[in-house]
Amino acid sequence: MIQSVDRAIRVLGVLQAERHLSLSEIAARLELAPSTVHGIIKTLQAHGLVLQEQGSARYRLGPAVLKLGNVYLDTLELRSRSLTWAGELARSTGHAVRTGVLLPDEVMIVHHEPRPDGSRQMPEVGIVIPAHASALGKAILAYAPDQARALEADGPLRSMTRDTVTDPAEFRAELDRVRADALAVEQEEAVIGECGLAAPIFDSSRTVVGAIGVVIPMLEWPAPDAATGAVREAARAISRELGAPGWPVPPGR
Amino acid sequence: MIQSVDRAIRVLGVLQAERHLSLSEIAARLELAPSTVHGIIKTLQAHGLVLQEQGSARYRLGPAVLKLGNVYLDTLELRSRSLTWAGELARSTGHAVRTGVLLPDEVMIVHHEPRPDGSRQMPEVGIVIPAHASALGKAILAYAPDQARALEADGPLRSMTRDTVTDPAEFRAELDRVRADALAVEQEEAVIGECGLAAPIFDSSRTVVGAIGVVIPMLEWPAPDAATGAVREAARAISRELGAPGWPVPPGR
DNA sequence: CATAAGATTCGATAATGCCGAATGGCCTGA
DNA sequence: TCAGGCCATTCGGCATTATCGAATCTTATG
Repeated sequence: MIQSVDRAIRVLGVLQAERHLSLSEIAARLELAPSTVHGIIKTLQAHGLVLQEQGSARYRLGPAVLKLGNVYLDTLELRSRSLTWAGELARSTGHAVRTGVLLPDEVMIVHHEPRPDGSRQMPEVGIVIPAHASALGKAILAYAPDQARALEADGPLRSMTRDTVTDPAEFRAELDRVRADALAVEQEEAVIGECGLAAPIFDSSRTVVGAIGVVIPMLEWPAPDAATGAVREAARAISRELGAPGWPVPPGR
Repeated sequence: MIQSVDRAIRVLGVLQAERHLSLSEIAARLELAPSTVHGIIKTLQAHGLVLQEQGSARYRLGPAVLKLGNVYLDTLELRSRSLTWAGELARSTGHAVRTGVLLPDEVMIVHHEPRPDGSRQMPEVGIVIPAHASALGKAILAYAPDQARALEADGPLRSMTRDTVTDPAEFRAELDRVRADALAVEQEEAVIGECGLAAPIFDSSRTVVGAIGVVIPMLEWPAPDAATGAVREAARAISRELGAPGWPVPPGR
């Protein structure tokens, strides 16, 4: 781990979390000398990863990071393979569809297929949601025991709503249930009025690479069997395209 | 400029350009020792900016870059102010609307309002297009003389179609025309069958921060006066919301 | 207008990253 | 199945390089 690069990435990290910060604020959060941070910031700035708002006051992320992010999406085979199946799934269920990958303790949406009712909806690609409070997150974690353990070790599970599962033992039991029927369920655990259904996606190396699922309004809950089946089928189909030997693939250990 | 951070960003840059590369390929492109690149890569990887595809073969960009990119969009006032006006502009003209910012020699789309005819269109947020071959790019460059000069100094203007302007003198004349009526025009200079109209957006510090414009199919070209007026009005309105003292603001020097 | 807070520059120090060589793992071809 | 070569990875010594503290300049504030 090379020190200055690590520090530079941490700078990006605090700017990601706090949006606008002055040099000394960044230095304080990182417990570094302001002059040290200054050198890092100027390097990041020269490449457009960071920019200072008019008149040398505060710093924020720059446009170059967006370009990087877009290239990431382009190279993600999970995403390209999901595209058609997500469309199909949205049509057959009538709900919005999301495909996501796991970050250390969040799920990031890499594809969002809007509800097919034609209403105006925000694109959600790139947003992150807590892994433990989403169907997508549970679907992935159930088949990624190492990362599930890391999530617990990282600290207490944050409560989002009345129904968020925060007890580690209960969460492990929940993951067992997910494995039992290869389908993750979430009921108002992150957002009131919203439920979700998701299934894991595997690749040729037999590891989970993400999950696909639908977002269902509480009013239309519980979902009909046809919907759970469709979600499973989409996940299975994408996994097959990615070269997975079967579905679901049991976790390594 | 701190060396190792600079090198790390270059690593991200080549991965951005080439998508999948092995360690030695990266080292070769950067003219560095493989072991040097290894240290950098491992640091980037620890933060999720880079990941190696299954079984330690090639490297590519990781999910963390997408999260960064999304935060950039969130913090961009230009984008949030554009949202409603872009919708309005799409409705009144019937065309797709784009808002963009300038990168060293490209324009990056930060908002894309699809054509309101309800057809299926790819979201284009995050894509980049050559600045000199787009209406958005010309609109910005006409009011950013420094960056226009830098673009020319950087190398020859790349030809995309038969009509791409590649001659520096001609390009400068084109920018003069843009300034004359505060509107940039592009006719099949980047993509055959596509034309564009764009106008610059300024902020409170009187500098161009981006541009907004419409994409018009060749079949519907030339655009009616109502369209050129609507584009100008949108750019003026957004500039006003950003605190610009007038519109258009003449370039500094 | 005076004061202070913060951004930026500069220079000395030693810590740090860099490179070359050695190791180990994987795939290829025989 | 085994041998060979290629490439990723590890290690250690050296010198470059980043780091920090203090000084300077700039911008906000009372």
